[in-house]
Amino acid sequence: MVKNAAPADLSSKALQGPSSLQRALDLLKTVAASESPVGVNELSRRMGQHVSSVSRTLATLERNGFVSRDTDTGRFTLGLELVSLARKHLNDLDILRLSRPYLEQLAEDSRETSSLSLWNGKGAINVEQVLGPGSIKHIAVPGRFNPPHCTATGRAILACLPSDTVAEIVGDSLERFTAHTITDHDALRRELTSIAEKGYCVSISEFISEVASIAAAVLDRKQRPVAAIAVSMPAFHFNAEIEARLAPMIVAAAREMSAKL
Amino acid sequence: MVKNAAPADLSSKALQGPSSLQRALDLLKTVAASESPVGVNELSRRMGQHVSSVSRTLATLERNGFVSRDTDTGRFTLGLELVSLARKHLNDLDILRLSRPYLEQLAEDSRETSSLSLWNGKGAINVEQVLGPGSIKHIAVPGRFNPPHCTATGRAILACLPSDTVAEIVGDSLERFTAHTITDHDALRRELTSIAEKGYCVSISEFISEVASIAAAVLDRKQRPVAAIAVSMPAFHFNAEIEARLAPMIVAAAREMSAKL
DNA sequence: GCAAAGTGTTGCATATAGCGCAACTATGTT
DNA sequence: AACATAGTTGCGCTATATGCAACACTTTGC
Repeated sequence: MVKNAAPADLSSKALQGPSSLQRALDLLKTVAASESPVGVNELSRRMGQHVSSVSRTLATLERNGFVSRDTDTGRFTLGLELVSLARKHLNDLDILRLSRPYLEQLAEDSRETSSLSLWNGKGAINVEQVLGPGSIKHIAVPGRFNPPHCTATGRAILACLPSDTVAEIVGDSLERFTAHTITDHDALRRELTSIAEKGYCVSISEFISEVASIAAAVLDRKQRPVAAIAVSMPAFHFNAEIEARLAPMIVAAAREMSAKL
Repeated sequence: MVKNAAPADLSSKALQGPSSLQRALDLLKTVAASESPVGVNELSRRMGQHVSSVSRTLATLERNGFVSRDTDTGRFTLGLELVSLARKHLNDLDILRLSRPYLEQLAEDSRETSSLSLWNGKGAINVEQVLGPGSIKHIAVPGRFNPPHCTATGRAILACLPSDTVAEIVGDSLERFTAHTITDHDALRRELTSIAEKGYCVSISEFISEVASIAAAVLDRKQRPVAAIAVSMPAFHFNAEIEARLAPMIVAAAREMSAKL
C-alpha cells in the first residue's frame, strides 16, 4: 500500500458511508457526462482509478441495466434501467402531467421554447420542454442542472426561500460562468427581493452565453417552491417589450399550476 | 457470524463483482417498486437486510440525488438525479424524438393508446406513450418492463432475432402471468414464425388481464431490433376488424421509423 | 511478418471498508 | 408515564473490494 494515488476529493471531514457505492455512482455520472460511448480504460483514467475496479463495477452496473455496452465497440453508455426508473418516478409526479398544457400554451404564445424545471434542493433540473414554432433547440436541454444563483429558474425559486436557507444553498462564492454572471452577494440579495415583488425572474447570458430566460416559481400547498417554468430565447430576441408581454403570462401559468397542486 | 440471514437469491454460482453495489442497486429498485414513499425500516424488512446498512446506503444515495426524502415524513422516493441522467440519455436517443409524430398519429387514428418500448436485451421497456382520445390510462405504464414471450412488443422483437438468441433470452420456462399466457415452447416458436410473416404481433390478456395490444418492431441499420411501437386497448375493444384496420398502420409506422434511423 | 502498444478480464493475497451489534435520540401510541 | 417504532452512529471483526500481475485479444507500426 505504498502509492494509493487516491486524489480523494472528499476534502477534510471524511464523510461516513459506503465509499465503494460512492465511486460507483461517480462512475455512472462520468459515463453520463461523456458525449459518446466510453471504454473501460478511458473511464479509469478520468476517475483516477484502477482499470480492474472499473471493469468489475461496470460489470455489475451492466448486469442491472444501469449501463449498457455497444454491441460492436464494447464501449459503455447509460442503460435503459435508468430510463425505466426515471419514467416510473416521473409518472408519479403529477406536476409533469399538469405542466404540459401550460408549456404548450406558453410556447405557442411566445413563439419561443418553454420548459419545466424541478427543484432538487440545490438547483433546478430541466425535465420537460416544448419547442416553440421555429425556435432553436439546445436551449433548455432536458436533464441539465441550472445553478441557483445565475439562472432564471434557479433564482425564481431562491426568491421563495427564507434567507438563511438561501445562504446555505449558495454558499460562500458565486461561481462565474460568463461575463454577466451575478457574483456579488449583495447584488444577489437585492435581486431576490425584486423577484419576490415582481413574481418572476429574468436572466440574460448569465449561465449560457446568448441565452435569455424569464421564469416563475411553482409552489406546493405549503408555499414551498418545487419547480419553475420558464420561457427561453436567444439573447438578441429579448427586449423590454418582450418582457412586458411574456412575464404576466408566465406568472399567471405558475400561479394556476401552484393552485392545482 | 452465526446467523447471517442472507436469503441470497443469487442461486448457485456466486457471481463475482462488488456485492455491496449490487445491494445498493437492489435497494434503489425496491424504492422504485414501492408505490408510496418508504421508510428505512420498511425497506430493511423488504430486503432482509439490517437497518443500519440500509440507512447508510440511503444516505449515500441521497447525497447523490438518487433518492430523496420527503421533507415532512422522512420517507424515501426516487431522486431527481435519476431523471437528470435518464433525460440526458434519452435526449441522445434519436428514436424518441422520431417516434412522437407516429405515436400521435396512431393514437388519433386508433382512438386508443399508442406507445414506444425500447429493447434492452431481455425485454421491452415502455418509454413513451400517447393517450388516445378518451382512452384509459394505466395501460402502457411508462417504465414498465414487458417480458419477451407474452407481450406484443416483446414478441414482435423476438421474432426478428435468430432462434438461438431467442432460446437464450426466454430460458427454460415461460413464466405464466394470466390464464392466457403462452407457456409452451413449441407454440411460441410457431407464433414467432407467424409474426415474422405478418410483420406484427397481437397479444390479448397474456401479461395484464383485459389488455390487448398490437405491436411491430423497429430495426436499426443493421436490421437488429431496437424497439417496438404498439397500440393497446381494453381487451373488449379488440376484434378481427380492429386488427385488420390497425395492424397495417402500425407496421407502416414501424417501417418508416426503421428507415429513418 | 513480428513487435509493440492499447484494451479488457480474472485469480490471488492483503488490508480496507462494510457489516452486525448495541446504545442512543427522537416520535408517536397504549 | 411507560412502551413501541423509527432512524442514526460508534465500535470491533471479518467479509469483501482493491491493487497487482498475468493473460487474452485487437490495433498500430515498421
